[in-house]
Amino acid sequence: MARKQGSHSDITGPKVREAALKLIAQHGYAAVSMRQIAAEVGVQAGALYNYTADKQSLLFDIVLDHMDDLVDSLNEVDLSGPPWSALEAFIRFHILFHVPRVEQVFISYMELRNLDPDNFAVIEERRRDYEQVLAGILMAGKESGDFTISDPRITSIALIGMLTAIPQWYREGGRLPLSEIEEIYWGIVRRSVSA
Amino acid sequence: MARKQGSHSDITGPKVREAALKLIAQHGYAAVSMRQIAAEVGVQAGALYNYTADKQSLLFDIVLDHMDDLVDSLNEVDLSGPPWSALEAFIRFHILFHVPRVEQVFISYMELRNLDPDNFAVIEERRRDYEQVLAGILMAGKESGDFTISDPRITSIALIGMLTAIPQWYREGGRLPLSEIEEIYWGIVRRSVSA
DNA sequence: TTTTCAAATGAACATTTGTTCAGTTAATGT
DNA sequence: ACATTAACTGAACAAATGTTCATTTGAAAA
Repeated sequence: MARKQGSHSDITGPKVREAALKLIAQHGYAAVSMRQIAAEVGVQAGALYNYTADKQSLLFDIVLDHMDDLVDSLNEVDLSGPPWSALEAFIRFHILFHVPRVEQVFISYMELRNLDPDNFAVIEERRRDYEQVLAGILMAGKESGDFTISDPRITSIALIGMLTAIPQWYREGGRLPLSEIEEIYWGIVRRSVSA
Repeated sequence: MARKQGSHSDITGPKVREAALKLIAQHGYAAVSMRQIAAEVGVQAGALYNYTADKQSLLFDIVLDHMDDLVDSLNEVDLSGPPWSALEAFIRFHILFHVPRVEQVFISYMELRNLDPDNFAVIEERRRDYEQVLAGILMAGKESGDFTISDPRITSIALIGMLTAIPQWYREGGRLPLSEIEEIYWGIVRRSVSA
């Protein structure tokens, strides 16, 4: 049977993306089959190709959407203040953005090597841009004498690596509320660039 | 043809493990086939089963060897001193241990979900033990008043996450020598737990 | 030289893979 | 009531998967 009630493309389309997100985050891109995704949606495998060109596009779309979302959201953060307030704004934004997006974060960091070279290049560029926003803040703070930093580029990578790992262990309703986590991490970052 | 020269089991065995390490690190466990590994070794797929029970064992052995190596090596580090020297010893050890083991680190952190539940449990235990060594040092330093730390457990995870990401971007012959990286990271960690 | 046997081959197996497509279904526009 | 067509099915495809095993090879022991 087909088209049981209403026009389904508006419903099935998102469902496909959600199922792909969930299953790829859970088992990994290579370990998930199109038939598994279809089953999760409640449809036959062939129907997926009404919503994606191929399996690779499913992965690429997830990662690209995530990176675009990240960059767009960051653009709405006010980083124009002095180094200390810019750094604090960036760090708090980064944490709050990443925590509710466990699945996207997982995929965007673990499945990069399963992207076709062309697709990988696109993502890599986005990521470098994001890293350099933080590197820029650190650089400015170093030159103004506010921060104690040996190497802004490396410090940037180090801090992002630390922060991005949060959703890998944070669970809602765990020992500590998110606001507390935010404070703890901001404390670590603040001290790490203090004299 | 078989057994071209000399006894091969001593040669082919390690070769199989090396090929698996290289290829799984490069493409991921699920994306690598037994035939690819066999080709890398220079042998037919069937021959691999003289050296491994199945594909899963190949992955488990890599991760388990790595974790055992990590724990054994840590046991040879003197952490009996005061908090500051214990922390410094731990951090420097962690960096020096992980950097030359890019492939193992990659696999040990990205392929955990491809381990069978029983195998996963074994590895997870090893990892928690390791994390708690650092957490213990942080705890001691917090109680003695040496360190400024809100939450030793979270700080432990945060620092390890930061440090373990190093081999993902560090390349020999890059902009900075390893000794410099070591100093930069130690500086970050030292300040992050300072008043 | 002949025997032995570890080590590897290569074919076979049952599944599973991503993808295509002719055909079916039913909600919508007329 | 009818025609249209978006949405989906279900079968088919060649290729690839992990694994097994009877067979062959050739270096070493007798």
